[in-house]
Amino acid sequence: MARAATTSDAFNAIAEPQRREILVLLRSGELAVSELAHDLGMSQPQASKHLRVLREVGLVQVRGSGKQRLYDLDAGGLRPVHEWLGGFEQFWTESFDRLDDYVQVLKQTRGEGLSNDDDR
Amino acid sequence: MARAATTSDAFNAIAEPQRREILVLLRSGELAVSELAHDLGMSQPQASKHLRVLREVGLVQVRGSGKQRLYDLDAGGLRPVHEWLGGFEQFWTESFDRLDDYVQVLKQTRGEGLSNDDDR
DNA sequence: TTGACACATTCCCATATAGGAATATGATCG
DNA sequence: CGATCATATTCCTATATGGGAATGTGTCAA
Repeated sequence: MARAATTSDAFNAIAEPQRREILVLLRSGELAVSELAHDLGMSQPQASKHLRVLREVGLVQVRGSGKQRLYDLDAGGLRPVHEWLGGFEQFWTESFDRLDDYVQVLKQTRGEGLSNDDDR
Repeated sequence: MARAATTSDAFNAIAEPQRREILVLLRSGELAVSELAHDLGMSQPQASKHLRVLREVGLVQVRGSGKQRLYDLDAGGLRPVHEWLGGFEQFWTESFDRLDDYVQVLKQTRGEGLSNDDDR
């Protein structure tokens, strides 16, 4: 089997750098396809393709406005991804925590009993 | 061009469900390849392949222990991904914020001047 | 050394791209 | 209706899978 389809879920959809850039741009508000394509320096068909993927996983919404199609961010689908990653947060703050613990231990030891050589 | 390689970055590496499961399992501590393969119901070669990808993007570390190879989580590489997603956090809390604002407005209006019909 | 065990890699296949070019579809205007 | 602008889709190609099967590599014990 090949890799899972990009349209399968948000994890796959945001694996593509250009799609991430699209999402970032849309944080400022609705944008038409040609505006996105221009801002990101990609062709119009490519922009449409990426937007289709984002639409299929529910990360953007479309709205017709005359000849244009305005895409709007619908970031709710990113929440589960963010939360999944949050489950690992302790692992990158861990080293600091350990350092803190060590500092605490030092403090306690210092104020404890025999206060002979406190440095070295 | 084809899709970006799964080994290109953490975004691509975690696009694969089985690799995400591996990372979750490793939160509990080091595990050997065969243990991972068994726990996730996948073949040993598949486990090795996924672990290789995770190793190449720096999400796990290996350590030889006799005939076994113990894989350990190195979640630091997930931090940038988590932070990127954090940039969208406002968009899924937004609706609640708006609701709060609305409630504030109601409260102010109520306590303001003419206190005629306060409900409807 | 030989055998056994734990992993890693290679080979092969079906599938899914991302990108460029060309074309189709939709909406608006005269 | 016909022309035009804005998008969407299709066709094509090169590439990168993920999975199964087979095989290579490394380590340890007898």
